Amino acid sequence: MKLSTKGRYAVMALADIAKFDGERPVSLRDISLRQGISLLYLEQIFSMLKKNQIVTSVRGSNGGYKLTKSPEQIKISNIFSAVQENIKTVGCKKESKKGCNGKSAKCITHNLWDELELHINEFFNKKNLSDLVKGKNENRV
Amino acid sequence: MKLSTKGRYAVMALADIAKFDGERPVSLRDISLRQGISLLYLEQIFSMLKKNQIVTSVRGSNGGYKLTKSPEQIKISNIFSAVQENIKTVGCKKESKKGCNGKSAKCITHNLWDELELHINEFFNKKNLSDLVKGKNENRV
DNA sequence: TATAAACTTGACTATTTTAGTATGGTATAT
DNA sequence: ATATACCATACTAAAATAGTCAAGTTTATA
Repeated sequence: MKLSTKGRYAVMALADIAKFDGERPVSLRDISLRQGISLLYLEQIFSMLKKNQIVTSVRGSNGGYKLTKSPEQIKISNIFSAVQENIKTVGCKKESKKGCNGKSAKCITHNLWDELELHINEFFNKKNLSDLVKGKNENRV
Repeated sequence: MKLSTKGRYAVMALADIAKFDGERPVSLRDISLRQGISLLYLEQIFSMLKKNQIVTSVRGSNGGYKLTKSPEQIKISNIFSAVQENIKTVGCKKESKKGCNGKSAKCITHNLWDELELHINEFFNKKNLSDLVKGKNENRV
């Protein structure tokens, strides 16, 4: 089980904006240089973030992206769902007729994975962008 | 982010043993039929579980596997580490010299992923096999 | 108004991981 | 004897990941 880069990069990039946000929007080029993420890949990610109203864009020279809300109001869970980084502990949920593993009933471990998902989602619901840029992280890149 | 089948199947199979355990060891064939998991794949998984002393094997006709400890003593985290289902939220830990993304310092989101890992591991440390076979799950396959 | 800097879109692809199969054994209870 | 188990290594199809490539459009500013 591992987190994909899409989710991680999205959070990193938005944290970067939260940190360097001012009058001017933050350009993807700057984020790319500071965070070491491919510019082209960032463009893909920000396209999704924009569609989901996490950021707004300013076009043209000296343009870039701005957060639509304050960092406190942007939860990690919001970011993850925007870039479709979702927690899938078990693959048997869609086939409602057949249940887990093609058996008629739910598998013995079903509740366990449900609980785990709940746990993780709670964690991401409690954390927001400002948690990342304040405090201990101030000396980070 | 999703759980691989290896970890899920290992837990399912062991829960199956915990449920049907008696005088005789439980055969992989039975587990395969009850849980709908490929026999050959189960063999691979059980090879790892045996190496890590989660189960012991009884060879020959009417042979099978038995848990080495009582279900209460077998934590989900033990099972996961045995089959190498590990939580990897971030890929930058190995390269201690370079830090995240090849930058000199830890990335701004590093603590977040660490916290998440801690959270998930705690969850798996608290849960054991007997949690799965007792109570609400009794009517499960 | 030229143009560089920035965003937009869609298609494409190499690599890695996953989720198993296939093959060919060895051991032992009955 | 032999069927029923376990053991080990190698192989592979399919999916996901982590991007790249190409070809634009838009707009601030010199």
